[in-house]
Amino acid sequence: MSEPAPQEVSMETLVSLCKRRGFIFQSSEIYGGINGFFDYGPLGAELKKNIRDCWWNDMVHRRDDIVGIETSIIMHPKVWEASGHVAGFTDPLVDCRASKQRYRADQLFFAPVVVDGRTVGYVSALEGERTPEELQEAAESLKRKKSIQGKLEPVRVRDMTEAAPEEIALIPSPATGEPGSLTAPRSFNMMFQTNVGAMTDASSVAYLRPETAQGMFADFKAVVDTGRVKLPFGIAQIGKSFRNEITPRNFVFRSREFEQMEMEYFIHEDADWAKCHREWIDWCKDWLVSIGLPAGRLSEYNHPKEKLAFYSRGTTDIMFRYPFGVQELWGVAARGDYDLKQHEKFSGIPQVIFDEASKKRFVPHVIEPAVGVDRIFLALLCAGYAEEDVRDNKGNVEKRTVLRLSPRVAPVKVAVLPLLKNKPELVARAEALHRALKRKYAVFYDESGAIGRRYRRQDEIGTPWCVTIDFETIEKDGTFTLRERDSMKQVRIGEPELFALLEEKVY
RNA sequence: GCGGUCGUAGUUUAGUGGUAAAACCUCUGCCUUCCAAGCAGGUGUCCCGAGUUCAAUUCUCGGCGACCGCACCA
Repeated sequence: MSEPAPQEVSMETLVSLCKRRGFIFQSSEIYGGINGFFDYGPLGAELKKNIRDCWWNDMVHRRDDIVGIETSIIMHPKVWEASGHVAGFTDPLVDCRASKQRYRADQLFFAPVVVDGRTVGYVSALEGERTPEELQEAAESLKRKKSIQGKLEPVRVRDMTEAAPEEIALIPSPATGEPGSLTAPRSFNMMFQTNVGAMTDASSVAYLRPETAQGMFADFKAVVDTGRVKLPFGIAQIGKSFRNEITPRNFVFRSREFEQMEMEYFIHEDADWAKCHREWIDWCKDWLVSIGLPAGRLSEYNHPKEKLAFYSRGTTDIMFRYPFGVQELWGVAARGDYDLKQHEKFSGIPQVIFDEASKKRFVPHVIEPAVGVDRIFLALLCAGYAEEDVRDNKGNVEKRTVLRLSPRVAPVKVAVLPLLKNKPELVARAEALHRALKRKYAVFYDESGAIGRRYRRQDEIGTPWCVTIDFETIEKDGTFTLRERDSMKQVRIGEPELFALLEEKVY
């Protein structure tokens, strides 16, 4: 697919447009902001809602094989043990500031070198790198190097999780052999922790979900038992998730609180999962195009086999070309039966389905398309933003800023404008049309300023159409000007045709 | 988390050891018969804290936040 090379909008420009027009604000800005959190303003909330509605309509309402659910953000802590989120990410890590190496604290050992009861230095080693005997030798060599006389005591080896704060600065880095560059062990678990109930103790620890997917797995049995579903079928959910990202970056691309749209599509254990996987990748790409993302900015990335999570059979990311590079937009993972099997193991409750066709009872396999609402939001702005040179009626070139959002997602579908505001009959007719339209659509009424200015204002927030009530409307046939955002072309149409147009384009 | 750059109005920027300016945006009125027109008027700013100083938006330190690299991203 060939397109003219689009001029790349800078993130800076986009961020300031978002703020200026009320799409996205930094969270808690009056207190200096908080890193990795964002608020959606009046227009942003509309755009975001439209993304969710389009997805839900297409994924749930317009299909016969998918049901939607909404699960709690805080779930039983065992959910995250079963999913692997707790175990895999509680290891404290130690960084070497000099070499930029990162070590697991329980795999980095050290021992004080004690001579005549006095600590004269430290030796260290990675797991498997040196035996205790070799560490003893290293201690003796340190003693010799420092020309210290006296009796060297046997080394007592500990790992970094046991290091006292005052010891850390004295322990040499395994990378450089010099002390002073190691950080204290830090936990890098990305789950937000909280406590359930007023008492704060170990038994009350709970987590804000790092993904919505586990809600679908945990409720799998309940949906199967009540939902009259038959394989293959899907369970979909839209909701907030939370990850304590080390470094939130790139505006809303990676934030600590974000909104996911995930769907778990359950298939027969003998089904052709690769074919199903492919079909979902294609569905997702088609859907992205249907809400206005150019196909030319999309690509696919297949996770190499050796880098896959051990339970995954294949993961394909649908990538988008953002101004800061080609990055993940939508992950489509073939997860096998891993998740349900884990919940079976941890809960003791069989997560099986009885398939009428094959007369078999088994744990189904799953294909998971997972996407972030905020990332789609960002992609729409990046792809839609344009600055054009246009000529005014004196022939001067000036800049037009336009956000080319699809009518499906645009925060405002139509702006209703009386040509002049000091003519009561124009204003009255415009207000009547506004009343009629707003029963069904997000519309905007604006009578202030010159007509050209009002058009440009709507261009900048992505409104696809403006209708202008003029003297012909009230004196002749009731038609008004329909002005189209991208082409700036104007045609005269009447109210029934306007409703027909909206019915077709806004769905 | 590391290194670099930075923080003045809603936005973009100017400027200063003596509490500050412009353009655009926004609001009000007048005008205006289709692409950011004009006139008049209005709102609104030195990221936070400590220190130095008679005096700090300006200098120093700390914090917070932003951007760019590196690392991280199950």
